Amino acid sequence: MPELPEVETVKNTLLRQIIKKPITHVHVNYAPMIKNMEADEFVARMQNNTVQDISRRGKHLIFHLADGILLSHLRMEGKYFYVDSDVPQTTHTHVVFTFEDGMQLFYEDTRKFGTFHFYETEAQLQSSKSFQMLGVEPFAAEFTAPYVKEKLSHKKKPIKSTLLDQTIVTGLGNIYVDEVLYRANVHPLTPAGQLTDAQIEAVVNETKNVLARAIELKGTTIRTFASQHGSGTYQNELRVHQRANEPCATCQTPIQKIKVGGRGTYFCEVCQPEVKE
DNA sequence: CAAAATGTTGCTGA
DNA sequence: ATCAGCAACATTTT
Repeated sequence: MPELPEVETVKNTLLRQIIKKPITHVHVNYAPMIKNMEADEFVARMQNNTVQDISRRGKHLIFHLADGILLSHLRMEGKYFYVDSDVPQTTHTHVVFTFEDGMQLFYEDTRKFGTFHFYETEAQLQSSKSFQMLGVEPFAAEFTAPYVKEKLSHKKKPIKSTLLDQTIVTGLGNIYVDEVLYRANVHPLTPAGQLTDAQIEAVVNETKNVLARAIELKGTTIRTFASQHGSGTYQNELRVHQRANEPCATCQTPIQKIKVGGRGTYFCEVCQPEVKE
């Protein structure tokens, strides 16, 4: 489920479901998922606590508790399900939060890549390893062409890999980065430092456009069953992702699939021409 | 059966 | 030191 629009959608759904409801019990079925403490300490910290607010930073979900902060990353397949007390767990239910009224919040994750961190303070969260390297939020005022230009200068790795690494702007993943580069007419293999000013401007604008539209549609649902969270409809507006051999919406040329930084990458060789020195 | 799948991270060698 | 490339994490699906 998880690029920025899906995480934003999950956040909005959970805000309606679990805010200010006392957590009476917590079960961790897969301990390695708790990254910065033992599972039983995590349980102790979470039990008899309450989620006061939920925010998002990049693809991270931040649960602001009455006492402490819970950081949750869905990675590839993490999902939350808020269910009645009689709903049974599945083989992929790894963490269970039970509320005072018996309702339960299941964290499910078939590949078990998701992570949980508990922090006592906002300062600890901000100084955490994975938080420090994060670039700006795509909807923040600081996300401008001059900022991106400065960050890209002298970088030699492909623009696609650069946008995926979260250090310049946070929230793009493998689907949306392909869609952004297509709309910005930038070849995914272009060395990051070689984008023209106009291309940088286009990447910044299309990042905002694509992510805003995807949030509006509550994210993209592909390859998974409809779930109560993040079952959005942006898949209907994808122009290149998973459309190998289908005609480009602009020029009818068949969409290409290549590999960039180990990730499946879709683009139109005509609309996104390769740069030459 | 091998490869790939909405992601990050830690290691390795330049 | 910095950076780029790649295996690793674990499971299901094509």
